[in-house]
Amino acid sequence: MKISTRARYGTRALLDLALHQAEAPVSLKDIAKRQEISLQYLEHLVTPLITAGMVRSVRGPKGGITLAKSPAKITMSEIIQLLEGSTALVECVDNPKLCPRADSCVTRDIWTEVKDAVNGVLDSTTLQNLIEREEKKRKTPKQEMYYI
Amino acid sequence: MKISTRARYGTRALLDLALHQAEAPVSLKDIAKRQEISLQYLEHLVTPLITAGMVRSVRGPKGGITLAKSPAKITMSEIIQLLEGSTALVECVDNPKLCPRADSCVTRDIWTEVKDAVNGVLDSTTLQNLIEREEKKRKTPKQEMYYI
DNA sequence: ATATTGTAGATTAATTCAGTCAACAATATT
DNA sequence: AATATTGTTGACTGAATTAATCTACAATAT
Repeated sequence: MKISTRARYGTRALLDLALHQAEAPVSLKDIAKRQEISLQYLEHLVTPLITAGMVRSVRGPKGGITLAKSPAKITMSEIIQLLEGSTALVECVDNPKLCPRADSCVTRDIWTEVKDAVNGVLDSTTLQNLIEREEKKRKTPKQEMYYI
Repeated sequence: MKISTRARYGTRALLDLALHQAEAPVSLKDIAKRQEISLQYLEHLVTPLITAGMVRSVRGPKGGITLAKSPAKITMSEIIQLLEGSTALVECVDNPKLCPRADSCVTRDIWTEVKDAVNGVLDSTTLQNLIEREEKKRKTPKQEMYYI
């Protein structure tokens, strides 16, 4: 029940991109270096993001990638959808026809609730949110608790 | 990001058990037949449930398994924990020490929220709940919607 | 013209997982 | 006591998935 490194790396890469993009595109090389991801693997992660129109790419020297939309308009839900597929933990949640029991299966109902719960979190989290959390963490790093 | 068949089969097996247990233990053979699970595979699923004290077993003729606790006291959370392990989608959620970035990683925070959301559903669903849903479904099967 | 950067397909190596095989242990029934 | 029935356990296999690399190619700034 783990998420693929594909989705993990991809999310981190996008956040890295969001944090570093100004005018110029950000090179995959730089992202790979900062995020400690193999460049060649990162290239493959980025492909579906470009295809989906979430990211734009520029070839050649000084090339790289940029976000095609504002970070506030990119949800983790979309990212995970592109890199991992559905968040359903069980196939039959998305495809009732896969199982003859689907209609009457109460455990399937629970798996559906779980999917909705997961999506609830991912839908409401945008890249912008992540950026803000990042900034907040840098301001108050490792806050200790003091009891009087 | 799928859950293992282990956990799916196990959950269904436990619900089947809860529905069919009266006085006598229910044989794995019967559960396997009703749930269309290979008997040999089911045996392996049941082992950790017995070890954990959720299920009791009786060997020999007329033997089988019984729930060791009332269905109202068995949550899906426990079941999944036993058969699948943690519901964390990423290792570092449970083990921050695995990653040097863990403390400062905002994506990890989101994965933690996701885990909590999943557990929210699973914690609040007991075998008893499933039984009741099952009964409800049998009473009002495939309710159609009529618009006037 | 060339170095730099992204694109894409093929391939490999490792891991995980579902499922089976086989030998064993306990016990109700006869 | 003998036997059939049922659960227990460990080893093993085959398939599928996945992370990651290799290779050749395409575009473009300088």
